[in-house]
Amino acid sequence: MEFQEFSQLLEPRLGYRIYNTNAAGEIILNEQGKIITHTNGPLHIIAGPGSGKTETLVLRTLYLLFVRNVDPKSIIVTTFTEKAAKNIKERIITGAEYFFEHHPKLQESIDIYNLRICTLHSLCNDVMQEYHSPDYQNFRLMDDFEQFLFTFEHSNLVQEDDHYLPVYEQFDYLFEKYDPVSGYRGWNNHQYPPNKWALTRAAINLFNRITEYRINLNLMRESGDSWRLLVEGFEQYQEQLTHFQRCDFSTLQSKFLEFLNTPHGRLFVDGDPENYEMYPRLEYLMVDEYQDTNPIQELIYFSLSRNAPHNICIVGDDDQALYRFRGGTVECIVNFSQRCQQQWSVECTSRYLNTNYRSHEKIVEYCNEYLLSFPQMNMPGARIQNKPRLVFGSQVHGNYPSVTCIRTNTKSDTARQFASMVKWLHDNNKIQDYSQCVLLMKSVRETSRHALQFVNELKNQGITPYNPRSRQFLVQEEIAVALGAFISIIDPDLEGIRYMRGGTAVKNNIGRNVQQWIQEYQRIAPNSAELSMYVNEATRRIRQKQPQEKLKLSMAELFYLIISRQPFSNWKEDPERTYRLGKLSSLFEQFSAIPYFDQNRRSNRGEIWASSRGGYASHKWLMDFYKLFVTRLMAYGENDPEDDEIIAPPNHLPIMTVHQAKGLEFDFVFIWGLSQQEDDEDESIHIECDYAPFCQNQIQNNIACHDKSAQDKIRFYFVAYSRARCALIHLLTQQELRISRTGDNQTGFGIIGRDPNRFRQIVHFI
DNA sequence: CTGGGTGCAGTTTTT
DNA sequence: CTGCACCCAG
Repeated sequence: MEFQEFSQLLEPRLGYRIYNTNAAGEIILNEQGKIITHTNGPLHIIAGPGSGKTETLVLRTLYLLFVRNVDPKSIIVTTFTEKAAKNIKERIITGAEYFFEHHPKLQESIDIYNLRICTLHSLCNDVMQEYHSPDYQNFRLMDDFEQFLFTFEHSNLVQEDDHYLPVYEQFDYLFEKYDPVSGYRGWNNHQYPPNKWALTRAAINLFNRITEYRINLNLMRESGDSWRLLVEGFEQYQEQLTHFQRCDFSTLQSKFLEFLNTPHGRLFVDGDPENYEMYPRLEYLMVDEYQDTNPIQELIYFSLSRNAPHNICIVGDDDQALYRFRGGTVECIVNFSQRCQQQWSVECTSRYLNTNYRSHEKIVEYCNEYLLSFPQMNMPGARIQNKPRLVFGSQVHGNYPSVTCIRTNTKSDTARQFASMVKWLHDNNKIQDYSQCVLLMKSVRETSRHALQFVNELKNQGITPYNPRSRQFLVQEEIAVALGAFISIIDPDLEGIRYMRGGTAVKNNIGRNVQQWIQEYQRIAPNSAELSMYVNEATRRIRQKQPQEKLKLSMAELFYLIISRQPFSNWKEDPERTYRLGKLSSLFEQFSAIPYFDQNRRSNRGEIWASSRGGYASHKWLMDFYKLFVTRLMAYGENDPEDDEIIAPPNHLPIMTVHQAKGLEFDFVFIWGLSQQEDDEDESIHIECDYAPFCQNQIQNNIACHDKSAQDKIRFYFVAYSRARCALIHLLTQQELRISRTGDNQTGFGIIGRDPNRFRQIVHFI
């Protein structure tokens, strides 16, 4: 297909054209058109919020397929989340189908299902499987839940002895946090070393960063005792992974990077000219959300596009980087062109998509103003140099206060006014559906500290909130009943809790939860003969067990027998309940799969043995179940299912975290929590700074930790603010604009230039 | 609007 | 323990 036909076909679909014609009739491409048709060498796209970057990526893929006749097998598109991957895939398929309608014959030659559109992690996993990487045969890929259990059980760094004390001292900042589950109060004055729980969390953080930052282990080892011990701990963890054939998410990436330089890997990148059908050559790589890339991912991307002319196309916005906790370093995008020079001595083409097609002019202005009002954002390395400001380009218009502020005495009052405003918008036909609005906040948990007041006031107004990430997994009826029934069988007298050693806080916390589950079970039991008969029968059988006799059923089998009874079989008609029960059973499965540290133990975790006295499950087993599995569930919580297709169910008002809202847009954005203070630096930043000297592809380190932390917060609010189409409404209480709060004359980062007076001038108060 | 005191609850994000 | 929400006095 000729380019002209391609763009003419697209025009009615897009509602705009990607080129103009000059007086002489020649085609003049606009910025987007130049991106779409770029086919030679690295391309660096800086795309602001609402600039249509995903659309551009989709069009570019279609262009490559339909105009340049590139083999779909030679194109890879990666994104940051599964959800985004799915979204792009759907849009490309829809676009391709549209072209097929006009050129049915092309359907035979272009199989769009051969395109790889996925997250980098699934690319690593899939390709190593498909190409039979010898280092990745029969490995179990662990998610973060499993990684936690595995590390807890198998990392020496985590075992409570003094050998690794220097490491704990070196990284004492990882042990400052209060932990409500274990009651851990931080490592004050280094009096009591951190508990195993805190150590596990820290170890995972330290290990993952070593991999993600491509730390030079030799350099690290030679830097002193604590560093040597850290490397020792890391290597021991890696050995355990290999020994048990496990792989975590960061190790997956490092395995893949190594794989790319093996014969199998070269086959994947370079292809096999003899057998092109089977082994195509990788020609085009497109990476979305590049601002969240970390050093090891950067290396993977450079390695994937190592063949000239290095057709790697990266898209992102340095101002929207939100994932430092995952090792993401904004430097990767800021320094991309420099890296191309270093790696390949190739000039990279930079293009800017800075027209905002989303928001009201005043909101665009506000976003620009917000970002640039902070000195931290003007530091070298903070942003891409000479980045243009966002330019208003949407259809949203009207002379009304589009950036406003609701401010009352208390949080409940603010919540009430927020709810009435939403109601008013609906009653006055400013919105047709509540899901055109969103409430953004740092945490959406339904406690008085966070979303509770908002949820209550919305309900008072007859508006149903949609809050799937409030982590209420463990208090959901079906989960509580399932766990209650399970525990009633294996530990009917709660012996396991009674004999639990260690912190009373843990014991009390677990005890309280377990009691609630059992109560939930007992509440429904009288009306659920099927379930209660089974539970009574199973309990009776276990009571008759001889000491140390093996139970007939495994943990998973017992669980399945519980949930196959009424009322569970009825509940299964509810997709949410089914999802949650499925989640619980997969958590059970993951727990069962963690091998015991003590190799002499005679079974795996999934098998339950009677205690030495008989009558209930063995102490050791119960201890693991409560202290490892239950505690971990309590600490992290689990979220409800979310529908990928829709933002919120019709007429529900979504309450979201900023991360959740990333990439989405709403007519009315309400945001609570502008007061975020300059607290202690985030752990991830601290580790990043500490690790920087050992980093192989140098992390830029000329920005101080506290400035990086400030930049992260500014970017966080920038993402939130730029979601709004028609109006952005700040929600505050009176004291949040006070000038001197902590004594050092600073207010929250959500406020322009951290200057309440300036904020008052710019924002319209209602 | 602000200074100061009390009381209470206890992050977030992804593969 | 810390930090925030809230209240009261000026």
